[in-house]
Amino acid sequence: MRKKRISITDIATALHVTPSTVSRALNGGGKVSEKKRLEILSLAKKLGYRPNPIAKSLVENRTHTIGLIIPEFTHHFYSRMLAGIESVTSKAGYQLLICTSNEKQKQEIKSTQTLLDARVDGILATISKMNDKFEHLQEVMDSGTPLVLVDRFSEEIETPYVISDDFNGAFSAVDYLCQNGCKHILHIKGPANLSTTFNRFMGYKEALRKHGIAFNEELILESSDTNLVEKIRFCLSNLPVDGAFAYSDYLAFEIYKVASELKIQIPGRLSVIGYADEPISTYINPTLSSVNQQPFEMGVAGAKYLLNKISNPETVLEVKTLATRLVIRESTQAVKTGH
Amino acid sequence: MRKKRISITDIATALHVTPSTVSRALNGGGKVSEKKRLEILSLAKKLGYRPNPIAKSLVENRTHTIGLIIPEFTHHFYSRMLAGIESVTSKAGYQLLICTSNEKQKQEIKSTQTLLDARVDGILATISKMNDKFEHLQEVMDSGTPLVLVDRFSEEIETPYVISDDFNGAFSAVDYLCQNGCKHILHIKGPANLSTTFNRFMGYKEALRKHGIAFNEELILESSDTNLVEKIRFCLSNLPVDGAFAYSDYLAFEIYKVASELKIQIPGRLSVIGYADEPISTYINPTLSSVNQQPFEMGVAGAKYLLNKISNPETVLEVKTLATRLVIRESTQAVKTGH
DNA sequence: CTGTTAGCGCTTTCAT
DNA sequence: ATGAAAGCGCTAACAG
Repeated sequence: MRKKRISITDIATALHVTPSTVSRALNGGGKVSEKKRLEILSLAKKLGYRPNPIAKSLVENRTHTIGLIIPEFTHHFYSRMLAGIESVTSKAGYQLLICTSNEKQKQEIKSTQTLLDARVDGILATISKMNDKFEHLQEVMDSGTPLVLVDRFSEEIETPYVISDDFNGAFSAVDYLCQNGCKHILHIKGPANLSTTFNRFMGYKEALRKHGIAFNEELILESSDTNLVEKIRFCLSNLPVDGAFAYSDYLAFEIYKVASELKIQIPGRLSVIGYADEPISTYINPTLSSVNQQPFEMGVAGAKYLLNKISNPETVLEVKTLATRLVIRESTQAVKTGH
Repeated sequence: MRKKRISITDIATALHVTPSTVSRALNGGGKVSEKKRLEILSLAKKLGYRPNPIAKSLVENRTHTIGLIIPEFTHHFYSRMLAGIESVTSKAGYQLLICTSNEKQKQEIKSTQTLLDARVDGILATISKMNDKFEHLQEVMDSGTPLVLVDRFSEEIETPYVISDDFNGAFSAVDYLCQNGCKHILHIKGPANLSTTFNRFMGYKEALRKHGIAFNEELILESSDTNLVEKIRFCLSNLPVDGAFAYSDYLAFEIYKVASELKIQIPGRLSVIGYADEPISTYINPTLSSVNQQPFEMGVAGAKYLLNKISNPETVLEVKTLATRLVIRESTQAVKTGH
């Protein structure tokens, strides 16, 4: 049995005034005699009055709620991003309504609809991997609901976004490998169609170019390849591979397994760098050098953009490319011991 | 600029009927002539009408929203639990409002207040580690808002809960070690005051008892001990330890590090079992045997209890102790090669 | 079958 | 300074 909460009217009748007066007293807005104000405030406190945000939402046409769409919960990256988002929204007095897309476009579309229906004041979204249509996001924007994209973005959607600097992140990693003498650097690419995959690949190539190393198609593998493990094994067995840069830490771990099987020492004979700096980096042996994307900060920045756009809809298109940090651990040789 | 959404009244005036009629047609409730019904439905569809849940909440005094309080986002356990919860609430048409306590009682209290203010239809909470007061939870219950506890519970709060069977989880792990011949089993305990710590410790003792192994105080370590690593080193160096059962996978990893340093082979000379089956178990070398707590299922069960209690407040106190699964990996010897 | 009326809790003119 | 009244979008009792 839901207990009835006390309302502004309860206070009003008890004090022989009207709800308007109570509202004014509580919100400090209009003029209320000091005496009445204090009476009202103290009774409100005594009765444990709590304003009903639902009623407020209805008249103010905003909910103090922001919607969040993320692909999934289990990657550490998203957990950290979520924590970053929560840290700013909660401080600003906003509630978080959470939806998952499970990396499926269909669920993502449903989520946007759900959030729009819920009349959230704004939406923060990481678009799912498999997106090829963007009408649902356009619809969000058309509805006048501020939208900010985090981690992934699309050029088809003109809205603020915060992403990680994949190009330079990859560049710094491969550059590091080159500086330490690696000449034959394997790269495992991420999912096709993702801008992150493309940009990291570009960063890889640019680093090679800088060091005058010829690009070798043979050293490029696809994570989606069902024979990935065999391909890795082929490369490590038959080509003079001395470095590897993987799209993710998990893919780097695949390299570890094959290397271990082939008795190839890391970092002795092979230096490896992963991406995302997931906890796995510090657990595997040797610990894995990786590129940290600052997911917490990404969440913070995205949330700030959104709050800003909510309070100031005509703001210029804010866009941020977050710097990455190369974290060096045991999987890379600090100094190349000569050939 | 927020676009005005079309309302039930817009449709009503366009069709020269009253809002009530439109409401009835849309909700299928009362009687409406088939002709009008179709007219209304088709116009609603054409105009892209979407009901305003805020208005509905105000009159129905429920929000179709459930509040969630979790200690933090980053442990895989909570991510999985969250996924489980989300999977049932989203299917049931409920929105999830998320708050974190950061394992702090003060934040937890604030979160309950926030959720109560938001008029959520129910609350799902994992109480924070350091809780010693429970008035805020009692307040939730007094307000008539259904409350379900997950993962952790307190006997001071009489409300449905879903927890994991820590006693048997620990028992099965240590029993397994004993069956494989371990005689001197180290145990690292969890945080003091937590029921899980206590129950796992009891499970450990009970397994020893079953196998007629004398309990040895020397083999019990505390995770909070600042000299934990040294203590582990001491045990592994000076005592004939042949097995270890840790309160968490992360603590098991600490054992790994010391064992590696001391050149003690796992599982050759030392069998190790962790707890929680976090991803780390599959990344470390050798892969770690662990006790899976089925966090996803825990989320599912908790959410179901809550939905049940929401729709049926007078339900009996539902309580579930979820079975654990012992996951055997490389850190334990399947068959003890004799002494 | 359909319209009228009232009300959910609150804000916000507009009078007084 | 305060009250009266309207309205946010919707539901629900009550009349016809």
